[in-house]
Amino acid sequence: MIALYFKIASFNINSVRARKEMLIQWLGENKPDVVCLQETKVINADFPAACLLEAGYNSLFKGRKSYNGVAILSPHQINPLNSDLGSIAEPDEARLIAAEIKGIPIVNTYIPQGQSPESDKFSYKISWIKALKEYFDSNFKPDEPLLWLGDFNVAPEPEDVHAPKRLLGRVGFHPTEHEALDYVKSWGFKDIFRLHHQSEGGHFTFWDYRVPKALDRNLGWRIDHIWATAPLAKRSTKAWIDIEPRRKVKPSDHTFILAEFNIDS
Amino acid sequence: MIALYFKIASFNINSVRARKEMLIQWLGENKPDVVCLQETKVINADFPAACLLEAGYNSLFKGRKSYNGVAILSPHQINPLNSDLGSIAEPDEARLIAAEIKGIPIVNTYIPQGQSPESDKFSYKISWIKALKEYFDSNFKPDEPLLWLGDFNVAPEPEDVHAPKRLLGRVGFHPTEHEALDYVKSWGFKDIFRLHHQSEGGHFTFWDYRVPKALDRNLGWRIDHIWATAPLAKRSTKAWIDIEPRRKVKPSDHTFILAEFNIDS
DNA sequence: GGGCGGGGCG
DNA sequence: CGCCCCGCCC
Repeated sequence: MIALYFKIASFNINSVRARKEMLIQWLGENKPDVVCLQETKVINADFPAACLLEAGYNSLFKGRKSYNGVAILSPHQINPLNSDLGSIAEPDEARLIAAEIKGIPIVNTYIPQGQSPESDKFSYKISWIKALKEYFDSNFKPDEPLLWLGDFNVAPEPEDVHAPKRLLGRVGFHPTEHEALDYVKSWGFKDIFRLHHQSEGGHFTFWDYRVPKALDRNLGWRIDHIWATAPLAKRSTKAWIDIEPRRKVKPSDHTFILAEFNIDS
Repeated sequence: MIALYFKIASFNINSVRARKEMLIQWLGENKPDVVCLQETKVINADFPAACLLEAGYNSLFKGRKSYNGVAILSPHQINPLNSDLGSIAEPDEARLIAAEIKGIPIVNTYIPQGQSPESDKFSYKISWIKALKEYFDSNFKPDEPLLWLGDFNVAPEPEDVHAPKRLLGRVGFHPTEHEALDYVKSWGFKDIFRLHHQSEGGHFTFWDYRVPKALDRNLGWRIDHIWATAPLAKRSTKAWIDIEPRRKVKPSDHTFILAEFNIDS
């Protein structure tokens, strides 16, 4: 019997309207089973679902005007799951969407950026992250397959930023964020990229537009992630970052992170 | 001896930043000796001179933030001429630029639009037009070669608008504008396009973005012009409007008007 | 730097 | 409709 592979990806698209052509091209070239998008920046009525369907992808999306917005794309059937983080999250923020695809539950999050460690937005970010533990607890089981993908807006380890000493304490690489994320991770997640690239540095998914030549100088952050519970983690065959979309004419500030799983029964 | 042709063009580009790619493509395909641009909408520091030089064109430009802005492009040497309309014109308006190219003096104007016949801007437009007579008088001679190109924001004759009866009295086709323009024309200009298309209607250079399907329904105005003094007018071989750029993906609301002159000595 | 409005303008 | 700007956000 031949192996059955399941290829998934996460991408902060920074406007699905501005980048839908490149998205469709990428889907055609990479043929993933699932793509989780963040910062679609479009209300549901304007989500280019028809366009994506033509390209062979179903979509489940939750958007609002200007900010945030998440979506899950798949050539397979997408069965919506509970996507409500609960009381901690401001309503209609459009930062979390969940679905079951091919029997695998998938949670896609766009964690608040947090602005600066002194701001109210930072404490909101921390509460939002911690609320995820309760969300996972009420909806899933750590000993069953579960995928958590998205823009976490946190680089978990020193290898995940280009200048760990200088950046420690900055938003996105702050002890309080690490603590909050570890708290959720302890529920039962493995970092799938890190699993396949033990203590390797220099692998990033985000380069700030405002840093001159950030990509060429590789002044990036690994803040987009693919995490999974143990039963799926042990079936993961590889994980990688596709940097090419970030080299195109109109790149997002983020790029795609991918992982592949062997899901033979 | 073979004839020596001189091909000139005028184009209201409605932002040279937004349309520099199409401009460069058009220059490559049409290889004019001179192009006069209006509404470049850039300060001098941001004018894409290097870009145009790469495409084989020198440029002389005068711009301001947001509004107006004029430029003269040529593969030949561009010798600046007096570009000051005088006291009537508000300073730094960037509506007039003049140069000598291949021994021919060229004046490029972006005449004020005038808003509505009741507004102060309309009387400013009339004064501005009339001031041109004094400008031509002080700087040039009607019995010597002189080219005047630009967006005049006036359709001179009934054939120059799509609905002369309905539009008579509107800004751009108003008796007061006709009177002012005739006053300047009497200094010594010929309308080179009209010379080659006697009493032909339906030839327009501008279609309002706000009129639905204006181009398809040819609901236009001929408000961009190429005028010349007698010694040049008698050497004009043809004049035409290139409508193709207006059919492209990101058209200006105007298109190119062109003329060719035989300048054998 | 590059998305998103929103308001001014022709 | 499609430029311009500005301010907000990342």
